[in-house]
Amino acid sequence: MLLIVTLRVNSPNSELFVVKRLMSENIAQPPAEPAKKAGYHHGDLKEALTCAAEALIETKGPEGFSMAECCRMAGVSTAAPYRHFEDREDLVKQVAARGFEALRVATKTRRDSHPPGSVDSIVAMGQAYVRFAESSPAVFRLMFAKHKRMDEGHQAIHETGGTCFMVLLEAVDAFREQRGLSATKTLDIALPLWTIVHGTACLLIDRDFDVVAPETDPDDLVRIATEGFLSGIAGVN
Amino acid sequence: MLLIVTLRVNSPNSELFVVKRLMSENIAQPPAEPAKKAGYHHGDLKEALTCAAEALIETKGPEGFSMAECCRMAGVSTAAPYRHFEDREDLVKQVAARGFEALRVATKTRRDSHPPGSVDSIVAMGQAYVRFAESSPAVFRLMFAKHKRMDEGHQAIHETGGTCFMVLLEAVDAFREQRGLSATKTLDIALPLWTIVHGTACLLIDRDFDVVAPETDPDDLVRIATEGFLSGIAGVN
DNA sequence: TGTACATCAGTGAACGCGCGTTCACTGATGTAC
DNA sequence: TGTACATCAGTGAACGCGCGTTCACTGATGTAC
Repeated sequence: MLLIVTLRVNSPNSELFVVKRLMSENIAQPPAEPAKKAGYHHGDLKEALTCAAEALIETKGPEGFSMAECCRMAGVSTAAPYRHFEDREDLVKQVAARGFEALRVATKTRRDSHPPGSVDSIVAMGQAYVRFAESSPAVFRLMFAKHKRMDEGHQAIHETGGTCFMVLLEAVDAFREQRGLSATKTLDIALPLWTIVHGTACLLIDRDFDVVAPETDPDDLVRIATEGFLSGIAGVN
Repeated sequence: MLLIVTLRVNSPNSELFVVKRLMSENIAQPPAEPAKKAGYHHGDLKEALTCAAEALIETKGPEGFSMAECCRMAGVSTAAPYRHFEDREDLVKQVAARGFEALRVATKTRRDSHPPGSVDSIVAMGQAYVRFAESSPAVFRLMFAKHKRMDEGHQAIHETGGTCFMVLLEAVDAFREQRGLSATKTLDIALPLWTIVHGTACLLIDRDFDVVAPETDPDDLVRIATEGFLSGIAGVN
């Protein structure tokens, strides 16, 4: 509790961060000693910096985000992050990896709220993908952007991204098996579906529909495109 | 001729730029006085800076591009661009607008190499879209990215982008009319097609296929997705 | 054709800025005995 | 339980850097007469 008050005093912009931190504390780990004294040590600076980075990236964009501002937000000196992260890139990758995990959970949850292999389950999964992009556009961009350095951190992102793709593959396999389609077709179905939702997400968050079709409803678009494609695959080919 | 030599001397990195400049001179305007003396005035600095910016953006990415480096490349002082562009953003927008014009020409050309209204014409158009992205990934990103400032320059990009979308709309209308589909469906066909090619383009240039499906051939993917969707639309609904 | 002059398109030096990262340091914490 | 000490996780000052933009300026060009 005292910790939170300290943060507020140190940086007036940190309210969102505090809320996020509280949320992730609730989910992740219940504090071992709840009545901890505020002081020299932060407690969980790595977590705090990651949350601050996430919020900042969402505000300023993946490139506009700066280490310095992140420190200001967390109320620590500019040297502090280097106890927890190799460099700026390392911190950014942490945010990206978290994004993939959130995307995986969101798509899986929506998918599983419909019968396995149903068109509805695939549509719902796609809509969840687009909604995630809509709610965290900058993090979404970051996740799928090409990263500069190739290291373990990057590998970690790849793995998290891979498990995300598994959610789609499972759904497609169920769909395919129910209709007696060859297993070799899995990617021929999964990749087009991915392009539909990824394209919708990108065009939506970059506000490109506004120019040529401002009335576009992303949920409708995903439904029309997905149903159209799946009926083309299942019915004709 | 002397002009080109001067540029080479001033900035050793400028070879690509010189090539591009020669190309666009050939296309755009034949020089009024071919044997012009090299000297204090550049001749067509606006054109030169735009080409330099294009090349730099492709090398460093839309955010890594800097005014200073652009000037170095064109062999002028850092103050010179401000005779031709309001600011950095203005120059970047010029590059984006050119990109849309190039994309419009590329997609229209490929579309018109097949019978109007045919599935092949729509597939070819989509493949041209993706190939453009592949050949100019950073400019492609820039074109569809959200821009910060809203002004006449931004309006110009919107208009060029709009004429790009017309290429697709015309193709879809021809397809639709040939099959007796209602005109109200135009957007319901065009937008899904757009998401397919835009999604493919984004995932391709961000190297996201590499992680989960490294064998992906973008031309095949566009064909499978487009044909699947169109047969779903035309055959079943 | 020659000249005076306005305008145009450059120069180069300087500005303030915020950045990422490093450094030697120091206070707080955990642990062995 | 108390103490000595190693380790951890911060501080804050400083670094060099490249950036976008502005300024007063000047050489080159075009034009009116």
